[in-house]
Amino acid sequence: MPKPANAVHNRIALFRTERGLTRKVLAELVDVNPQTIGFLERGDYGPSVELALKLARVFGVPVDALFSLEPFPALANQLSAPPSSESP
Amino acid sequence: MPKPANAVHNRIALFRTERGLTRKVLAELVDVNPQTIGFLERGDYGPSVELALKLARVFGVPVDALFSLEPFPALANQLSAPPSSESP
DNA sequence: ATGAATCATTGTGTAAACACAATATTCGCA
DNA sequence: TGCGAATATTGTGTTTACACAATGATTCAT
Repeated sequence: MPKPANAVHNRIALFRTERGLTRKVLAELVDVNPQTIGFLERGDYGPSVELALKLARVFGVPVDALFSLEPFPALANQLSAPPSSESP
Repeated sequence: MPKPANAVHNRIALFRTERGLTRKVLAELVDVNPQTIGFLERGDYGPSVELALKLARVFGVPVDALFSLEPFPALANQLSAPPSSESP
């Protein structure tokens, strides 16, 4: 069960929890076993493109938003500055 | 060697020949065997996301431009009207 | 037409992506 | 506090994505 050094990074857990989905229902949506989702989320192995495409379709995002060869930046780094009450 | 009914469609051959790459050199660029490229191009099997990401990176396109659950439209259908010498 | 490069085909082997089952463990929430 | 849902962990089995080798067919330039 060791995770391979050359693992592909993903944001499945991020998108899944954001949508309030459980692993079980996500698994049903893409037609795999629930524990397969677990394996993917913790990077124990990377999926096939087919599964990647299905997951991306469920979340309505491109595959590249879900999977990457490079680690994803913390989401704080990607958020644009929220409207502030302070004047610039 | 039969190709599965639920195969994922790809445009590897299209992009490869467009760039004038041989299977051998493409294989080297993504670090797989040359015949693996052949298997992929003729849809004998679909790749891992990792390989899909590498291929997309080589071509400089998003994964979704290379792989799809739905068959790709003929490329003629996707081209915008070329500049014509005829007046409209 | 001949030869070289590219591609196709077949076969054998291995590692990893899955399925499925069973048992922890953690985590709300009443 | 404890009960149930969600997740984690472990184990076994099958399928398939790969590697590698060898041979045949195409294509293409000379």
